Amino acid sequence: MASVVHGGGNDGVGGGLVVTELSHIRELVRQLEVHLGGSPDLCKHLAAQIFSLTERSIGLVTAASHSHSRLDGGGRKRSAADAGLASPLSAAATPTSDVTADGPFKSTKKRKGLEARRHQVRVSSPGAGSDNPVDDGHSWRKYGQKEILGAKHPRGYYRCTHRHSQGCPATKQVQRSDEDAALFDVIYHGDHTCVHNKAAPDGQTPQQQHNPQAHSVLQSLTAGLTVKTEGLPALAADRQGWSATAAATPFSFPATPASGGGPALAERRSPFSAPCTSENWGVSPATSDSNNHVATYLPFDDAEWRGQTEFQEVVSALVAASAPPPPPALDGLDDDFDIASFFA
DNA sequence: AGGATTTGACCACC
DNA sequence: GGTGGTCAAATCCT
Repeated sequence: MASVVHGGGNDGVGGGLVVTELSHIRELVRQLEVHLGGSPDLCKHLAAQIFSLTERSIGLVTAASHSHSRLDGGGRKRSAADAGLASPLSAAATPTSDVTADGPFKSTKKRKGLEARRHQVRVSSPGAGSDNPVDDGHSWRKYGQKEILGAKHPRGYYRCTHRHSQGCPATKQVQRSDEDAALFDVIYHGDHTCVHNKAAPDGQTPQQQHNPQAHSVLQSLTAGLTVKTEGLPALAADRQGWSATAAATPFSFPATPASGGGPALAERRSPFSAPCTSENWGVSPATSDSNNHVATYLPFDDAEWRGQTEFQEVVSALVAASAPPPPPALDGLDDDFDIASFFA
């Protein structure tokens, strides 16, 4: 899967996810159109996939909109990270943080001087076989794992691969949810300062990740990948890289990893691994030219989720589309065909 | 061979 | 003293 990002404020994130899902839906519909005169079974299958994906998109958006008033999805045990979430400012303002010339870490095994910016996202993956469900487009290196008191699953600690080469301070913690093993709570600390990025397999460009091939689409759909954004504490005052609004998650729904990139690599990585880059995800597509906008895709932008309203509109349209009654025209979706006809 | 992961130990914070 | 975060050696993987 793709990418991700963090985002703190990536507004675009939540939106980006939905857009991606919608893109998949559109692609599916196209496939369906192609097979309309052919195999009925395939058509049914495609329709089912479309429906499923639509539902997912709806869930995504609705979850994001609800997150405003919702804290941490539920059941998660309290933890230092949560504390940080609840009070990012305190973390940010930590005066005691030994901000040495060595940067965020250094030899000190501090717990307090963590980067002020944190972003938590909840990711779910059907193929929850990996401890690192998300590939946010950055290269992460696991440096530790620990059993957390009260948690059923251990927490994995990752830091940017370029920490040494470029001094990138970004780190993240991934922990499987207690309630649902398919869910992962991912907490990001610090911004990426590394320039390169991208863990795009085999030099595949971000744009290439989207394999329009039908099988690819189906595979990605069957993967049933879902990402949920976690509502962060409604700390309106907190502008430290958190978006008080829905936390957009930069996770992309990549085309199946198996499609283009090296299958081996894809397999090694989690089901979420994808060629996508955070750039092409959480950031405007125009920034697809990685390498140069580190600043642009910094995971913790303050941007607000500007597009939320738009997404909700889309969701409404989708809801209508998936409901029995004839749906209204779907802006942005019906430019090529009428989805409603497929659900009729 | 080089890089990534695993895992026990160390250390800071509460 | 308990817990969480990081280090670093050993091990695994490509």
